[in-house]
Amino acid sequence: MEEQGQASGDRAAPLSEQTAARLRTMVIEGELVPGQRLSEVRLSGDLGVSRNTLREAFRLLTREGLARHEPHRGVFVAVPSMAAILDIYRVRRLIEVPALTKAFPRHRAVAAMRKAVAEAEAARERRDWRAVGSANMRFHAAVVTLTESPRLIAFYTQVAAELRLAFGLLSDLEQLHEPFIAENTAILSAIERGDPEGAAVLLTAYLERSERTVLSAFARIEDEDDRRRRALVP
Amino acid sequence: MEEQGQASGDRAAPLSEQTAARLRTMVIEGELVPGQRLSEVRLSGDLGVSRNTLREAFRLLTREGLARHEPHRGVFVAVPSMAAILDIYRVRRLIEVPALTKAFPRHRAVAAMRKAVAEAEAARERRDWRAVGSANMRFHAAVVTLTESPRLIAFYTQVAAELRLAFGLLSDLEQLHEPFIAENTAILSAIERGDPEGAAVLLTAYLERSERTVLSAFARIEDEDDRRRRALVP
DNA sequence: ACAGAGGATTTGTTCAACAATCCGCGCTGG
DNA sequence: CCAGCGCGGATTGTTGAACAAATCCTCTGT
Repeated sequence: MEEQGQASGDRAAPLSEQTAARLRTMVIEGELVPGQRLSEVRLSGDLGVSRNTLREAFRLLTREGLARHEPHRGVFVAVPSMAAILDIYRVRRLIEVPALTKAFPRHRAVAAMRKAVAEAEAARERRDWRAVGSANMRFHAAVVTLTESPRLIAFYTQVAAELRLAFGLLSDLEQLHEPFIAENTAILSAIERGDPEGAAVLLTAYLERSERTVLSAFARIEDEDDRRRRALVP
Repeated sequence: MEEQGQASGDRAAPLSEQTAARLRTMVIEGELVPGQRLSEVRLSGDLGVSRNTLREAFRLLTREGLARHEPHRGVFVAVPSMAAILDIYRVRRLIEVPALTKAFPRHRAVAAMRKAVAEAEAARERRDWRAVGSANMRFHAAVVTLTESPRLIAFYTQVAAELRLAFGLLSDLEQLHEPFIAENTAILSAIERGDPEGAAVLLTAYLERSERTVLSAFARIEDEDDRRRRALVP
């Protein structure tokens, strides 16, 4: 019923928001790498919108945490830090676990969780790890949907986008996403058998493991960065 | 370290954000009433900024939930609904209670809580109920600060602003804010004696009572609105 | 090698114009 | 009298150009 695709040709959807959506996907897909400067004239040319419209889109992105805005210097794609990742997982724990404990099997969101698991498995068949990651995130977004709180859902969506930005920096997506399909399945079946407490325990373990995986992969990257930087300026 | 004062005279802060801040206070102070249309030409004239800059500010406000943007119709000051209030208190419970249970007495945020309580009492002496309400909100913002999570703090700030918008609709601010000074004091002393669990219980009760008060006052207003509207179109 | 001047570039902001859309009003026709 | 229609005015959406202010970059002079 609702939803408009973000493809071109939307009726009545402001161009600034369409542009923000395009930038959002470009950032998440890795087409724009973290730290990259977003020149107003360059981008407005590439996207075919005016500078003013682009600036309106920038305001949205910075508010979402996907871009950083330094006065008189420009806007840059946000670079995730270890602190950011720690914070994001803290938020995820705080929101997802209580959300899941209030789950009952007939809720619409549970159907969405089922669908996400199925899609993740299909994507694994194709060895499309990026798609596995997307489905994974959709599973957890569905968990938050259980709360039926518009504000919480919006907030979580934003934080999840930031996390995906961090994923983009990581190389071994298979190792990152593959093991967690089974965990999601376990969580789902706990819910379906009417055991939200058990599901919450599983989810907590999931989040802890996922956080550790991301952090260690991230630490490796920052290490390499440091070494490279030191090599340039010895 | 953090903090952005809302006072005038910020250096190097983009005009669009200054404008957004001005609008924010105008909305919260009730200078702009919920439902009111914000004409671009009119406001840009009044505030002395260009239409484009004002539009950038609008994007920020709508993203914060303080304004609604209807394509080709304009932006309007958000009108809080009962659903919004229910949602906001759900979010408050979810965030504030766990935050408080992790409190320890020497934390910087506890000092901020103390300060907020003192300011609320001072404002009560002056019978300045709006200021009491502000100090009240600052107390609870300080509670969230205990988490030291930038994302959570930002989110809570936003939700709190929305709640203050709802407060603006209510008439009897004394009845709304006065009883809760004592409750905050009790919460604070529970923390100071090293009993975060007890503090959390008190906070939960606080939130429940506050929600009931706001909801009932709000229901009365919606009733009057309905009656008035029905009187106009019989 | 270094500091600083000065020019080039980029952002910040305004303005004017036009297209697209919405809204209210009067007009027409039954 | 009233329903529907269309038209014009007002507002938003978007663009492009222009200029001020700040930052970056280079080049010079010592």
